Amino acid sequence: MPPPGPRKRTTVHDIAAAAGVSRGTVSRVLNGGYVSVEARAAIEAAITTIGFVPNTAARALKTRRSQAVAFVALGQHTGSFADPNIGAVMRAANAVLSLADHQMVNLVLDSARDTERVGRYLSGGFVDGVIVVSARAGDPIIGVIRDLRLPAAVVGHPPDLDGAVPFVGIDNVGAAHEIVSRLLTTGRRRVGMIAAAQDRDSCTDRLTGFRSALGPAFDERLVVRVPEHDYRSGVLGMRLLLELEPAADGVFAASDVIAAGALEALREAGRSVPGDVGVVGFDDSAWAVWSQPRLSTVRQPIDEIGTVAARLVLRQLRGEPVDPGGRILPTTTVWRDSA
Amino acid sequence: MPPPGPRKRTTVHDIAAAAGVSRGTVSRVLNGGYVSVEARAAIEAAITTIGFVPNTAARALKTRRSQAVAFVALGQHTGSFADPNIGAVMRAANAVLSLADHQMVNLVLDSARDTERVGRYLSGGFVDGVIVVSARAGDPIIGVIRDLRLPAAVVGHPPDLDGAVPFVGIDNVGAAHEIVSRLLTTGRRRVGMIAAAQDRDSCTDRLTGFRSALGPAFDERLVVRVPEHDYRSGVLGMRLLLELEPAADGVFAASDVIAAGALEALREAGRSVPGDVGVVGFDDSAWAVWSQPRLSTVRQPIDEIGTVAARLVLRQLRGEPVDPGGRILPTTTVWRDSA
DNA sequence: TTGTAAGCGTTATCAC
DNA sequence: GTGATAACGCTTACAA
Repeated sequence: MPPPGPRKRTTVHDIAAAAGVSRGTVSRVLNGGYVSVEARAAIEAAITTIGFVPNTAARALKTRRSQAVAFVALGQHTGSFADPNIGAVMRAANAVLSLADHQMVNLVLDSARDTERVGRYLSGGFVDGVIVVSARAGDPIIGVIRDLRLPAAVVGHPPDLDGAVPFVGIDNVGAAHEIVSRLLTTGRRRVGMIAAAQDRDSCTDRLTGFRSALGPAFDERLVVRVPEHDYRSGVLGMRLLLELEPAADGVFAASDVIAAGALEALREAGRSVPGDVGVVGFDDSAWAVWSQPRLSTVRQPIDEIGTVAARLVLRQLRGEPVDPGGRILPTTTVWRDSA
Repeated sequence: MPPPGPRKRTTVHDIAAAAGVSRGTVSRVLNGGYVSVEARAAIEAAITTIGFVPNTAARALKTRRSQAVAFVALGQHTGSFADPNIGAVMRAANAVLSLADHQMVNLVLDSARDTERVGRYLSGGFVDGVIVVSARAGDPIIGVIRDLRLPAAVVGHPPDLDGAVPFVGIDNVGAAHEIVSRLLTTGRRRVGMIAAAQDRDSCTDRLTGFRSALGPAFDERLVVRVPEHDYRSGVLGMRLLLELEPAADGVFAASDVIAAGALEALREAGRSVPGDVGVVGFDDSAWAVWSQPRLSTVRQPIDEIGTVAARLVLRQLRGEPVDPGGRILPTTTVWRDSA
């Protein structure tokens, strides 16, 4: 058992000495350049004998490439990373980055202190690019990225991006419009909405789509606002809606988890779904198929969103030009049993 | 609007030139050493005029300190980061690290390719330490950490740690034993268990506690195994258990989410809870209070686990000695309505 | 093919 | 107090 304390790191220098060659040659076998068979053999022998772990940080300093991309999920102290949508985007992005041999590093942003430190981290040369998820209007991190000219991609589209950063997302307005219209074709007369997390552009957009689908029938009083996307909020939101309008016969929930909660509240209230009340959700998450009845909802191409975001960053890293505008990916309305 | 392409970075060198001082002096104002008021003024003026973002990667190379700590959540392609427990540990750890001005970086480990790359990343000087969550026995990443002598802390306690890395966790055996014993005092005769994710030590330990609580009454056939900790698995597990033993009057679910699914299956089957069947869970997560009836369960000090893990790493970074053994944190049995 | 040497951007150790 | 100067560990022209 070797003695405690930080063991001296073996460097390219040491390997060179042990193999009787120059540091340059060692570096060449590490990266792949012209090198004789005997030199390569000697170096590889030295490496296995005395051990060697390259210092990628030093390499990054020299090459100005860290081969790392940050994935920043904004969202105040609540579970940003716990959000299944974000988790899925993350995994899809990682898959793409991984194939390109880039390390994805997730940064959590809980406090103002975090924001500042993450800003320094992003500008400090530890990452080559960044993917930002669920930013809100005016998020300072966007400013940092823009000033730094850091290759970036934003998931969603906070209104103040003004063409500086490419983004990828879905047409929340259109998707909401479509599913609510479809709900209306089932003959519903008094349709409400449970809206959540109004500080996110995605949710205000869904409200906009809801309003446009209803047209003149839109009634502001049937829009219930809840703070979070969670089951509990769905239950409470639906209870409130039933109190405001006992005759409600349709509900658009801002997400599936909210819709699942709404189903619970409807069950409590003794209303049948879809008999008395038609319910539609958003996301086509696991909730949609677990719920009883299964939810009619909007499917987001969540994997593709992550994939596209990652590709957008990689493309910039390769120096290829990217259109600074947005990629709007298509959604599909999935009709099941809840409406 | 400045021209496209990577703008030249301004360095300490540039600032020194602009302020008419040496680089050493600039470095001193950046880090806090003796420097005259006029020099400091000139430098700060230069910084605000021509702009300057320090390259922390270069600093890391020189100081051998990156001020970053990795948080690695193992767990094959499933939602590791989406697991609410892990998310909570992560946030608690981040809070502690943040206060110590360290950047926490989360690394996802989905594939073999990821494992190798993360190993390189950890050894490359990008992080000073690492927190590992939910490792399984024989996870190669543990070997990497040990060989590297990287300051580390493990959450949970994979059996092959052999005192090389400090860990923090709970007494899963004891906690399971206690809650199952309590369940038995309500007069249950045929008690089963829905066990999940058997490749994690935490879950095999819960099974061990279950077995010891039942003693001679333990019946291997009443242990149903499901692959994941999710609602669906709970539903399926309970259905299976009822099929195997229609007379079952008690269930220990390996986690609250499983228990919630079990409640659903019991409802389907027309069994009352806790009347016909007593149900207990584990974690005291949000599921426990949302469920109907609310779950009796085991509360893990999840925040403290994250806090302790972070402190363990920070202490090593400060060069203070840490006992390589484990910290076993106390759990509490929370008795509610489901049993 | 290989060695030499010049950095990458920073901090630390000296004298002055 | 401050300015040279030498690293940190690596890559990469350029020569040889």
